[in-house]
Amino acid sequence: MHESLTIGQLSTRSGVAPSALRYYERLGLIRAERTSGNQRRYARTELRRVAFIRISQQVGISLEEIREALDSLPASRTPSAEDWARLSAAWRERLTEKIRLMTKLRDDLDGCIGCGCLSLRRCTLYNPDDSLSGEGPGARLMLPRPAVAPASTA
Amino acid sequence: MHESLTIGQLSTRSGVAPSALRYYERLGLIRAERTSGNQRRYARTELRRVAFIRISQQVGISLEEIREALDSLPASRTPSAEDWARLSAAWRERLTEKIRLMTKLRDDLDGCIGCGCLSLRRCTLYNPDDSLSGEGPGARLMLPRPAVAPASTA
DNA sequence: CTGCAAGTTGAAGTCCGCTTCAACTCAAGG
DNA sequence: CCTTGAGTTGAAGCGGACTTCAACTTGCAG
Repeated sequence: MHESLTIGQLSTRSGVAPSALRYYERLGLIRAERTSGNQRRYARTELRRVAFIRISQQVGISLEEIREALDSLPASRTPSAEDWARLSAAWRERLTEKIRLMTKLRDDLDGCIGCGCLSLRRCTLYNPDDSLSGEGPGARLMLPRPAVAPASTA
Repeated sequence: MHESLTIGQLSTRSGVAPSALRYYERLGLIRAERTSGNQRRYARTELRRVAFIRISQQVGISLEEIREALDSLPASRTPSAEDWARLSAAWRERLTEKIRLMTKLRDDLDGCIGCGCLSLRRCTLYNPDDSLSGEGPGARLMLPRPAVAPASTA
């Protein structure tokens, strides 16, 4: 019971639904061995990957980008603490930037919407190149560069 | 040219695609008069609504919730600065909370992933009731309460 | 009055991150 | 052995936020 984990066990321990784990595997974010009967068996190190995935999602990073990051881990050996630290470092910067933008948004909210002006072009809130992107999914751009605003996906 | 705006003008001024504006209208987030020829004409006050919508989205709020908020504006008169301020105030708290959680996540990232531990249950990062929810779309819960983790949509 | 950009509609498509389903097969306790 | 719960697959569905398309109508400049 502790060489490897079944999908149910990994699910319980990570808090991620089995269906999601299979989905992650399809996308190449995690890997599993198979038993003779074709059932998945996960190495314990996959727990760390799953944790990394979930935490990264909270930073607002897409599964595709997370996959790219995970792909940069050494394939030959089990990733070390430094390997993980390296990945985390990049996220940290994005997180910091996100925090900065949200803080600015809040401050602007006080000074701008708070006063009822909210007049788009005059308003610092309405600065496209500054948008907190990567928040929602959907929406690719219709216009090449929409002139004024947060360029969708905002 | 300045009593009301065509959809193209509103789009240009707000930076929101015409298709999105029509979509917002279907959802009841904005309103438009019609010309004799059935074309939309927007009052200039709609600009403020659109701005509010886009800014709210950046705070991570769904269109449905934004609609509810906008519905609480007085229907009889043009919303005043205080009306807008009241709406913004609620958002401000959510924004502050979000900032708090992201900051915590970043700090934990330093102390936890940074060191390579990342062991889920022991880790403060893996605290479900604390998750930065409302970040992504998709994913309703499969399990009623998934035991340990960010309960999807994280 | 004509020509053409801009507007209209409903239906369908897209992307993301999963979940759900049906129809099975596997693994392990009694 | 048998039952039962856990696992397997591919295909389809969902929610959110739009975009795209086709087929057509309006509005305005020249």
